[in-house]
Amino acid sequence: MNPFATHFESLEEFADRVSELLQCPITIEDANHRLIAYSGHEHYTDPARTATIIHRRVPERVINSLWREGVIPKLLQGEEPVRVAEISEVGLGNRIAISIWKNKEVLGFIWAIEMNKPWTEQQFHLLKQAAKAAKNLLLQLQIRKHKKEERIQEFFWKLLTGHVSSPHDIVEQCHQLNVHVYPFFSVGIFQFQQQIQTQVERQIDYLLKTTQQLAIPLYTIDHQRLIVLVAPSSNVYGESHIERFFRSFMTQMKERFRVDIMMGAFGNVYECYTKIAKSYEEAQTVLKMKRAFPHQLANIQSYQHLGMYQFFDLLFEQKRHGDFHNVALEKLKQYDAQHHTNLVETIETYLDCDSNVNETAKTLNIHPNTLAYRLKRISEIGNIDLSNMSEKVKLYIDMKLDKYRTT
Amino acid sequence: MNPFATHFESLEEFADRVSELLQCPITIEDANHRLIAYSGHEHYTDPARTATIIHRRVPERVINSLWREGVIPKLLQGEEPVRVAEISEVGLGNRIAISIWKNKEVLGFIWAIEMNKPWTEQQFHLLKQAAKAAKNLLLQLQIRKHKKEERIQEFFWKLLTGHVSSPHDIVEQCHQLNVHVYPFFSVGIFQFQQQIQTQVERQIDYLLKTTQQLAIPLYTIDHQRLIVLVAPSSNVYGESHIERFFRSFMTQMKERFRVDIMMGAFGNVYECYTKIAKSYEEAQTVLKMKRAFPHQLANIQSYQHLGMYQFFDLLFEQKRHGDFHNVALEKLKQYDAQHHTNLVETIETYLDCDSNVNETAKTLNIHPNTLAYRLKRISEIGNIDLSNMSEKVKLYIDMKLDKYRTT
DNA sequence: CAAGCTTTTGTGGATTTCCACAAAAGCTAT
DNA sequence: ATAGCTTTTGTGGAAATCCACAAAAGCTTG
Repeated sequence: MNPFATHFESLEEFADRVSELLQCPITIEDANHRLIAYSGHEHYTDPARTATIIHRRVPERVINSLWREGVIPKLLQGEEPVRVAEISEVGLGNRIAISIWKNKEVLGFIWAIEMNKPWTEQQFHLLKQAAKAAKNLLLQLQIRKHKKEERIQEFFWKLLTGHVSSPHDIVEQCHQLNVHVYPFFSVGIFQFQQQIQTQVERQIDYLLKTTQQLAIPLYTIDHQRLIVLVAPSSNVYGESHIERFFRSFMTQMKERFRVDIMMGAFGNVYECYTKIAKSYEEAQTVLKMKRAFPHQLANIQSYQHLGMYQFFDLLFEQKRHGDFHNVALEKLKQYDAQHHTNLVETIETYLDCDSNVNETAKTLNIHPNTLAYRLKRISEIGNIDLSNMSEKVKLYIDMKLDKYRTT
Repeated sequence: MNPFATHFESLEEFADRVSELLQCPITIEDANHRLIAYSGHEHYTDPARTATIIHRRVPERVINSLWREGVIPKLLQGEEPVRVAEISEVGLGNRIAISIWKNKEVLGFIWAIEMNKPWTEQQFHLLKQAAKAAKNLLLQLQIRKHKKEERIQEFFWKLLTGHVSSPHDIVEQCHQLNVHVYPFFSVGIFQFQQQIQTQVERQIDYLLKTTQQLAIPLYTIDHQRLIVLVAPSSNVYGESHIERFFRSFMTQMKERFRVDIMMGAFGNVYECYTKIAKSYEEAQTVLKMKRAFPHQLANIQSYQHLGMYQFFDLLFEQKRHGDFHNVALEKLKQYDAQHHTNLVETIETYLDCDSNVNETAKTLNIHPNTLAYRLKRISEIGNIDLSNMSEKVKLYIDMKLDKYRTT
């Protein structure tokens, strides 16, 4: 006989019922570790559960340690209950957890705290029945969610493409769609190796929903790209927070799901939501430049740190009109061609290395004095003053623009 | 009785007549020291005269030494003959010279070589009569010239403003107007302190016609500006030749005529005459930037050496659209305002000094360690990697663009 | 192949930069 | 005024840079 074969008014009622039967506190989460319901009976509760209930989601450090311990992977693999030994660093007591399935998809989890004595077979059996029963209750939630999701997606694309009216209207619509408005935001893009499949979509959703490093009020997926609206909590360190989140997102996608992300990029942090399109464009520029200069920009993610490459599209356009041709560079190229030398490569590396002699010499595998000699020749042949910042800048940009052309 | 009161078929005939009467070689030049006529009698001739006749103009070094010796100023001051002692460095023997006047204007000069014995009063008197007689002969030459000049001026303005057809047509017209076509050229501009008066125009004409450092096939005057088409003899060192010419032109205007030229600038060296308009624009850009950055560009004359400032008009235009706003710079400015520090000035000077610690510290009158400390703070506050060329470039350009805005 | 050029590498010493540490001076807020 | 912060200046030693000079190696050309 199934003790859950009745109708439940709410998930809370269901949680209470499970708690009653198992004689322990019960927490029900969705697939992204957001709190859905919890039992209210007076039992002992560990700090992790308290925090989960207060913030309506499982703290990220708890999730992380559950991944590290292999608990979540096990839950995602099968329908069997998993016993979790105490993890005192994150305030987690002894637990029993089980995943809630619909077909091949995990809808959520039920967590029980293992009180004083070990569970009996009977209790495990009850928990499995509870997980089956929870399925239908969760499904109803999901359907409601999906409809809203679609409208939100459409709204996000409007923002990204600049099809928006006034700031006031944006805020209005956010409220209608129940999207929280944050004071600062930036648009980020993750470029994946391949088209993003449904399976990966779910994993992305999981990571974005569980992260607590910053808020992600909106996101969407487009072919090989994941586009996110990120909202750092502070303006001053906003950028470094986003930076950190991007790195951790990419490593987690790799470590947890074996999904490689080629690169991530994000635009400037703005306040007014009408600037979303701009931030999005900036993020796209970063991706474009990273493709053109993979080596130099390997560690760059933000438009802010794109440095002079911010100008490149503009300058390149002008250069195509035949402007800015650099006599010095042409002379060096000609000399290289005629004498089988490497003056252009030398000066480019030298500037890449921020005019650091030792570093440059090492990179080029030459003696520092050889470098000094070459630099002397370069300034002679190209008629360049290498201790003049403005001339160096011109030369550097022109060389990089040359490379940009060939990509 | 006036021995020159007859009709002369040509200036050569006149020169021969003078030579006969004075018993010495005679050379007649226009106001710009171009050879107009010379006597053909067999007399001793000094090397300076030989060179003058062969090249159809007085060699520049001879002109320069005549200025240095004060001969030419004296000739320009009055109508009296001037005795010139031998200047052996330039191959000039003992000479007598006199200027040819029309109203207050010098039309040219008559040069006589003083043979073995000193001249008699009688000879000086004859020379003065000859100078008077030469006036009418020279005037006829001038009228013919002026008409041609006007058509050339119009042609030059067409070239400068890009109202030209094909390269072939240009060459065609040059031939018609008797303007020599050179393989390389650049357009230069001199910016004068005031509107250029007729008096100064004549002095400009004088210097341009007498220089032999490079060819000046065309020039024109426009309010406070003198615009020249300069043709260096070589492509490789063309630029430095133009540079040298510009400097000497400016010092000579000042030293010889007390005329101050604010600055000079010239565009790139091109081969095809259709690029005249472009070179002209480049020269204008140099002037514009020199006005905006008088300190940094004090010694810059060529578009080539304008370095990164070449980009500024373009970048500035984009910046006005609100692009490229530099968070790092804004943070530094804010910090400066709040804490009464000089971080922005410090980093700007540091970059001006090509990241040279000692030089920067001296310029700012601070201890090198103070500079090091400030740089550390700058990289912290602005979140800038000061050993990354690209970031430095971005910051530098943004700071200079800021300054550009305020001019 | 020999002469004359450019290029690379080496040596040594003066100068500059970098870094860590510390004292002193200046500013701000309680 | 005092405590706590930032900023400036000082000291000294390790490391890097700069410079002059020279030997050796590599190319080009007659």
